[in-house]
Amino acid sequence: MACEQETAAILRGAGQRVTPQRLLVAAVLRHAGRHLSAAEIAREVRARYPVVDVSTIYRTVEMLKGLHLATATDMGGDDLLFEWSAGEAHHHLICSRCRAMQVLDRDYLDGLAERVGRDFGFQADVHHFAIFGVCRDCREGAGA
Amino acid sequence: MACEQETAAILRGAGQRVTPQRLLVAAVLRHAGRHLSAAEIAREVRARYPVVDVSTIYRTVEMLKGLHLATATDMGGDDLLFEWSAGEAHHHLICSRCRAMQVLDRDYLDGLAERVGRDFGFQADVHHFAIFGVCRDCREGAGA
DNA sequence: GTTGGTGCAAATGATTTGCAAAAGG
DNA sequence: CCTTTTGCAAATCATTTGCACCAAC
Repeated sequence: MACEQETAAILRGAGQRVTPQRLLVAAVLRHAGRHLSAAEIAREVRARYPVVDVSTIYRTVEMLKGLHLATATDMGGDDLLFEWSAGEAHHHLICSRCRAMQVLDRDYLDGLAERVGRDFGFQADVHHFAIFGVCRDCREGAGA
Repeated sequence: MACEQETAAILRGAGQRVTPQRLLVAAVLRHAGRHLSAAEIAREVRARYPVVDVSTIYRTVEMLKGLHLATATDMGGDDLLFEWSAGEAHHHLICSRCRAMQVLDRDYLDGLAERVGRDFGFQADVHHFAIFGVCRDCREGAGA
């Protein structure tokens, strides 16, 4: 509710129109607290608003991305996953074997960004990284 | 030629059959010295071997990946890009605006991998990273 | 009123898959 | 021979797009 007001204000301020679909997509992402696929967002949104097409989800998320309100990440699955991007930047360690995922604090990559910026003038977007590998459990469990 | 012998030996050692298609895909990747899409690999291979289907390319690259001879990376384009993975690990800085790409030395990420391994027991695969952002030229050229 | 957003349905396009024929060991 | 690989063609499936209609402003 308060959230919706805030989202509306941001959209309006960016010269974007405020529609119920957009507010709902934003609200769903904001309160999910996790990564959602386009299909999942659609399901959640439809629970509160009858007919919303997936294409609208994609178009809306694309716009939210432009406003830096959402991020899209390939987490190794079949589809892109979207997430509300307010709050602290963070990263993910994703196990290639068991798919387990754990959050990695932003400071693990801040140094890299600084160094790359200093050395190459490259402004790295290290807001949301997916790092693949093998987790502790899988390493201890399986042989290798 | 010498390369083909070596590739054949590796395949055989892994219990994989040696076929001209596989040797060619490996050779193309090895000598490309850059990232290739499945379609590009197909084109190169067909230049030397008449009829090779894209599905064979995909199946072969998948197998090479399993043997750690090739890597697949999403570089932000429409399709996956494959690369021969022998030689020094390296990473890429990819400009989201102009698509320019520059190589980043492996040591930029080695520290991260060590730290993650120490702190979480997570064996990060930082063999081939794609870091997106804005390059110096685009930052100086355009306003932001 | 204008402009931009939405739903629908159809297109896109890379990757995958079933299967019979062909090749590897 | 027996098994794996291949080419072909068809299927998948997430994402995109054209378009007529409707909603913001």
